[in-house]
Amino acid sequence: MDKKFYITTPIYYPSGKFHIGTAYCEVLTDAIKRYKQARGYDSFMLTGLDEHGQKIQTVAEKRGLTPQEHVDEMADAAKKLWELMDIGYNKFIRTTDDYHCKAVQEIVKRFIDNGDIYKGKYEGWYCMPCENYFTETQLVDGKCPDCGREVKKMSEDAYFFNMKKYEQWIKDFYAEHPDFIVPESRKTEIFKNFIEPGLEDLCISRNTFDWGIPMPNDPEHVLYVWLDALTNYITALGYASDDDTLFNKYWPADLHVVGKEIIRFHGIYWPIFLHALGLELPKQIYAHSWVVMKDGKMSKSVGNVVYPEVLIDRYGLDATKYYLLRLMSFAQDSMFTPEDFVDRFNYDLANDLGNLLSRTIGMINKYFDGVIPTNIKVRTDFDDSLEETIKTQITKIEEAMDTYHVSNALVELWAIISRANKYVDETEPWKLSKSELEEDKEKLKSVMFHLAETLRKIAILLTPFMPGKSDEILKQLNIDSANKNWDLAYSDNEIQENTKVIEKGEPLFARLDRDEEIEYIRSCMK
RNA sequence: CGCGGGGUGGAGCAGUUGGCAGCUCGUCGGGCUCAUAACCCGAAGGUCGUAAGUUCGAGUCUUACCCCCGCAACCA
Repeated sequence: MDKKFYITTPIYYPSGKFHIGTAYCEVLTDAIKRYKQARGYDSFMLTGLDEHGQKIQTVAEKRGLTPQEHVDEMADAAKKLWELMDIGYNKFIRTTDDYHCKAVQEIVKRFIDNGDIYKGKYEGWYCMPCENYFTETQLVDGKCPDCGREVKKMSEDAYFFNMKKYEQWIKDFYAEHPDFIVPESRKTEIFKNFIEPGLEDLCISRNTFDWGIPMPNDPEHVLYVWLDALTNYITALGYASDDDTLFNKYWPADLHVVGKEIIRFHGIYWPIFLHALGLELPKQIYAHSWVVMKDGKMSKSVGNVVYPEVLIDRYGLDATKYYLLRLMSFAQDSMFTPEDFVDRFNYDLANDLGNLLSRTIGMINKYFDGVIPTNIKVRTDFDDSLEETIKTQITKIEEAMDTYHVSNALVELWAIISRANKYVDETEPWKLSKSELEEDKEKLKSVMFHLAETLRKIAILLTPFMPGKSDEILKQLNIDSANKNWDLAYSDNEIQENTKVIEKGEPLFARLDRDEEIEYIRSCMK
């Protein structure tokens, strides 16, 4: 068995600035990727942008730009944001990339040859000013949901993908792969709504606008959204191109991380497309939930949108990552509040983690001139208990991460930090330091050694979630951060002799003034 | 009867296969002084939305009902 892990984010639609919801999705995927990497998997993470379609064309026109100019700008902005957020993606795909367009056309040709695509009539309610079709159910009081004006029933020639042909196949597939979509509730939802009632063929082309990939057999039509977008997961690896090395190496995907709103497309159309191409299916799809606000969904019109840069600039990248990953539960929407953000920062990061490092460094300096004691001669029950707890917790972290319960993993990790703080209390090093007894002096060495060891382990375990702070912990302890192998978190004796810690380290996380910062975050919500 | 999700101590949440109801914050009381006025311990506080059922045993399964949210074929 080769240990590879191919993970993808959705390709985002660049019609506006990315908010913390998008950032969360990216951070989540990045954390899982880093975790797998730490566990020894050859990991490959894909992210990118979905740059075609009517809406992009409209937005670009409003800005007085060509669609290409607009998406170029957005792609730069996205890359800049992911760089700011230290997202370790391996490839950034844009659906306007030449290789993608060519591959998609090739895929469409295969579908046509295979008899999966036919020409028909697309019918819908059309809003002239918005130049957009809506389904009957999307209409608000029979009017355009965007502008509220009259809509007309219209029809145009269009190409369709014959989904009905694969209806039985997908039902069988789900019967055999009940865990294909997690959480289960999301699978139930699409099953009840779309699969059980019977699939409708999917309209895959339009000729009312031209910002898209032309149909290879009929350039008057451009491909419409999902066929273009979903296939990015394979075209990015070189499928249907001259060089499909990566495809052969990494496909099938091990995990598609998607937002819950697009699970339909990933849970129905995508498997069908792949099956029609005779390709293997991804192993699993995780539909994550949403960051919501007190007054509901984030929305510009309500004025409750939080942008990642705001939090990162003021509180740092790792704090922001930690907050998002800790906040969001596996299957449920979770509520962002400024109060919660500041509290988590202060309690979890500054008080528990930051202070643990600070007090440890302080004592090692005070009692041992900064050199971490090694060659420990005594051992107490406290040491046993501490080490045992850590091993138990690592297993729990792994269990949580292997099922992508990232928030739970952090809870388990923090149990180690709590345990370490308690250990300081139990062992009372300040008393040991005042004792003349030889045994107490040895005990004190042991306590400092174990605290340093614990922080080293914590640093390793933090790698997937807060890579920056993880390095910083090791740096303050003067431990080589090149050696961050996950398995070394299980080891109890990795500290080199004569390791001299920093004399006075900067606080890992400086406590925040609660009222002031809540006010600040609130003032940045738009 | 369109579909799905939620309703767990003051707040926010976790509870994977049914087995003494957990976590963080807040409150009250205590301890400690190494540390970022941080840390540790203890206590109070819950008939797990309501009602019935299955079971030796239900937050967890079944049924009905109430309330909140989301989706309904281009919103991370």
